[in-house]
Amino acid sequence: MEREIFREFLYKKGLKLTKERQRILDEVFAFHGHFDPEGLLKSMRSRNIKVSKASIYRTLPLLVESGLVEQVEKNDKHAHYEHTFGHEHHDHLICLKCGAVIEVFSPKLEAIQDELCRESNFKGRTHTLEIKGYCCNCKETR
Amino acid sequence: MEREIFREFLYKKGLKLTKERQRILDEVFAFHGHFDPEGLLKSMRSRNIKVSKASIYRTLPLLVESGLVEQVEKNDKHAHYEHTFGHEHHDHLICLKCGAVIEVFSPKLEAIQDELCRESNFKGRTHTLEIKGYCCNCKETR
DNA sequence: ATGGGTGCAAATTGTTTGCAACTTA
DNA sequence: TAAGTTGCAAACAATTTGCACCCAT
Repeated sequence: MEREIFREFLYKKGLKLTKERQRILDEVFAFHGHFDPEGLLKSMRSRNIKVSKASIYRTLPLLVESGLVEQVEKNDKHAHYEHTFGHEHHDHLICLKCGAVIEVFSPKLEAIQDELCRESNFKGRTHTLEIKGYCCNCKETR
Repeated sequence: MEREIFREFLYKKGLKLTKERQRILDEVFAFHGHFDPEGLLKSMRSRNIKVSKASIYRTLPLLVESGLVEQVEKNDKHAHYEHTFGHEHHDHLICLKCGAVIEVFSPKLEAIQDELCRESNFKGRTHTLEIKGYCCNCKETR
């Protein structure tokens, strides 16, 4: 399914669905969770999937633009992504001590965001909410 | 006031309130809005305020840790900050077309975030909500 | 066949660091 | 005066790019 979406997206932009782009897409959707470009590369290399670092860096923005992938957690020095298609939207609680990422979702939150957009006459597309603090394991031991 | 807070913060950590740190603090609080390290440096240089790039990069994390400044808008390749002391907390609507940043605030939103933290037994410290989309001027013309 | 795409390695860019000289508490 | 701090320039790390060859359409 995500293949179709990506193919369509590329087609509309006059871009080509190359083997490499396919492979990257597949890899991104092969597992659930966050990833970064370097990790993606390593993961693919370890499975003998031929792809260059440059192609990964060139493909990720396309995946984001197509709406299949989102950039999240931009705190670290390198970019983190997660695929969103076929996933419920969710937000993140990030532990400042151990780095744990807890996914949360609240319909009320979504509703309020819509409200905020309406009030500002703003057409919301995507959003990111990150709450940083201490997870249940770390909050005692500070 | 922010000077006192910073001084106190540094004191507790056994750090010193140097001229450079003062100057950076003053500059950060001299105007309202977002900034990045490079811009801060240029702004200071243009007013003949003596400071090195290294000091800026070394001081900003201290300002963040002290709670006087927050890191926001982590989409771009470089870090963006804004001072928060003496400011209401707010979130951001970011226009994907013209780059406009609209500040919004909703008490309901804050309340729900607290609720989310409680549900996950998480001790929230700070949070960032960014909604990306199109502002009132750009949403028509797409 | 044509225009986009790839891999590589070199280039860029934002940020960090080692070090000698200097300040602050 | 002891411990932290500065500025500089060199070092880093993540990402981007130029180019010659390659491959979807």
